[in-house]
Amino acid sequence: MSRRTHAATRQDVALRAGVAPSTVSLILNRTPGPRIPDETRQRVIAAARDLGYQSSSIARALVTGRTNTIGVVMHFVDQPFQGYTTAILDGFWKGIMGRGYRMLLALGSRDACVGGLYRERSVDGLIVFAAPVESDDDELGNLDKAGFPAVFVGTRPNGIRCDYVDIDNVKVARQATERLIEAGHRRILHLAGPLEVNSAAVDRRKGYLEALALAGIPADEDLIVDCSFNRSFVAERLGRVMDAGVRFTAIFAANLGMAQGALQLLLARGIRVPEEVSLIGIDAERDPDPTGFTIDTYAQPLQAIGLEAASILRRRMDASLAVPGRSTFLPCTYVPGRSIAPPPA
Amino acid sequence: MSRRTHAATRQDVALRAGVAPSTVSLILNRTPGPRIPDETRQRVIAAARDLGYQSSSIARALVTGRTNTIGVVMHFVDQPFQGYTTAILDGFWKGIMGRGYRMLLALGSRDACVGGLYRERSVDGLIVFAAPVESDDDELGNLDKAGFPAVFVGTRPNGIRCDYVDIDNVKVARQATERLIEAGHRRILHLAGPLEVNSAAVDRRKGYLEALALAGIPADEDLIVDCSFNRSFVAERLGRVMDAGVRFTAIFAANLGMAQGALQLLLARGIRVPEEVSLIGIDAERDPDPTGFTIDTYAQPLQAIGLEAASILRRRMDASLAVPGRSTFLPCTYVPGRSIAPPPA
DNA sequence: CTGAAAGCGCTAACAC
DNA sequence: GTGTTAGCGCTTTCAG
Repeated sequence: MSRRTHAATRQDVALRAGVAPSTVSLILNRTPGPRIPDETRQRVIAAARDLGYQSSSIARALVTGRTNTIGVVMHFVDQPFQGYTTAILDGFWKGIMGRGYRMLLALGSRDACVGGLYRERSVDGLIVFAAPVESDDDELGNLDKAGFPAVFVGTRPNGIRCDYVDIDNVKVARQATERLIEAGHRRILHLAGPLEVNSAAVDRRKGYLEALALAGIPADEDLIVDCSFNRSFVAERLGRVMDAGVRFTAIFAANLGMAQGALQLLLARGIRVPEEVSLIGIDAERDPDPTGFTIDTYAQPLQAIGLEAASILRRRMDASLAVPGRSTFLPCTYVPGRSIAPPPA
Repeated sequence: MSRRTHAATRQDVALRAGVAPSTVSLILNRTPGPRIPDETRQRVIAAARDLGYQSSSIARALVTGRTNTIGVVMHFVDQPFQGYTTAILDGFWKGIMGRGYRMLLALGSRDACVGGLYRERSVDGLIVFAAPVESDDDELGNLDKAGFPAVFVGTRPNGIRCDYVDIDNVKVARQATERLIEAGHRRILHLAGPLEVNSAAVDRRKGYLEALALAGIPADEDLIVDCSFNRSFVAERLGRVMDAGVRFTAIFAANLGMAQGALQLLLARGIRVPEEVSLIGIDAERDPDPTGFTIDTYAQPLQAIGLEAASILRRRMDASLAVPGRSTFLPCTYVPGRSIAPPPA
């Protein structure tokens, strides 16, 4: 029962203005219905201002059944995703900003976070961000069954009907690979993300394979190297592949961190880019290289993804307007660099 | 009044288990007092599990007067702070994680955010992150007067007694400058942050000036260039200074983004680093350069800063244990690079 | 046009 | 040991 602070309540305002508590709500909530004398209205507003009164979000939530809060669930993974995360968060924010929504952030295990926010009724809707595709329990399934508004971003969970916003990973991977093929490459190595847990990684590999198939180039398992989106895995894993004598003239990296790791390794081994090996990646964040050398990439519209996810969620929360279970794909942009050339003769 | 979902309530559990509602609370909250027969306890727990019941955070907050939520207020500025932001957020999270706290994120105008979260009683405490030092209204002063738990990170607001966690900006700037002085430099240019709105920028300039003074080097206003922590301002502003014929043999950049911008500009103008100009920065985030060239920096313990801020806030919320108004400084680490050499003869 | 009254779902003190 | 009760601060009918 220990109240922490003694903030002004509606009661206090009512007393000071000499009206009933409900009148205070009526005026402060600008309910259109009954017209209240301007004199009374001013008195109440003045009283509220003097007391620094603002209605308790908690009490309001209890009575209205809406928290005006969206939950954002994310895994705070390390390095490779930093810029990614912030840009998308910023997009979420821009998508709800000025519409009276707040944003409750939960980092960590997806099921725990989702379960916590949803079961405890702390949020009106949920954005689930880049979560692993598989899970132990079925919180996500419950979400769907309960018709709880949720939008997935960056990873589409397995076997669950849901709203999903992302780039078209298959397509962009195909396009990136095709750029290398068009430059004349046939032995193209793919640095993949964590194929077991990340649908984007899987889709990008798929796009890579599609491009090969379309060009009539046979796929080679040896040319697919899982570095789990992790820049520092590249040195070890790609290094091992190269030591084993696998030959290639180009690399398609599923993200820019791995592309940069590859560049570093190649340069360290005295292999020139792009003269001996060409390189293309998919961008999380554009970090211009001080030396002016840039890697060719496809850039993701991160902020737009966040914004779109938030808009879809808002529509779902407001009136169940949108049909759930739709995927929305946002287009990537090709950002030319200096890392692609024809293969050496 | 329109309830959105029909989640199970305490009532439902009570009915299903054949006990009174309050007994459900008693058991589920593990109140130590009265010992309840194991048989009843199991029945209630089973009923709760079957119904997927979890107590409403809103109702609980209303009655206990605690939301178990901390508010994090931040400006989502663009590029230069991306890694900074994420690492510190991660620290906040680690500092409250597993203690039943949630994190409510508010991006945008400091006063609006603080006012919103605090006045609406949505949070038990507040972390205010890298906010501009000045503000129009006095939300921050109100916070202090009301004894509301708040911790400031990254920027100490003007004229307000508050808990403050950061690196020791003056000291680290002095150390960085001293490294250049020890290498033999006397004409040291300082790329400053936004001096009008950011206390870290001011403190870093102060440390720079201290180092000069200690070494008996006269300060030169021409050598202080405000690039507002913004990498892309460097080309324009530093470029103009160089065009004006200002001479220097070393640069101390108040953050790494500006240091990278300077490196880029110098290289573009055919000036060799470190042979002709030495360079040192303060780190937001270590982003290894693909080419292997690294700038000397002092790295900030970002996650530790976040963690410490959260711990202090927790102590203040739990029992007003800590004395408010204390500054906590966390140490930076020198990360050697290849960008410092003696000045050209 | 204004005030009184009924809850929202829960905790905690207090009876039974 | 268990159930009853009184609010927490607010929105929202519904009377006056």
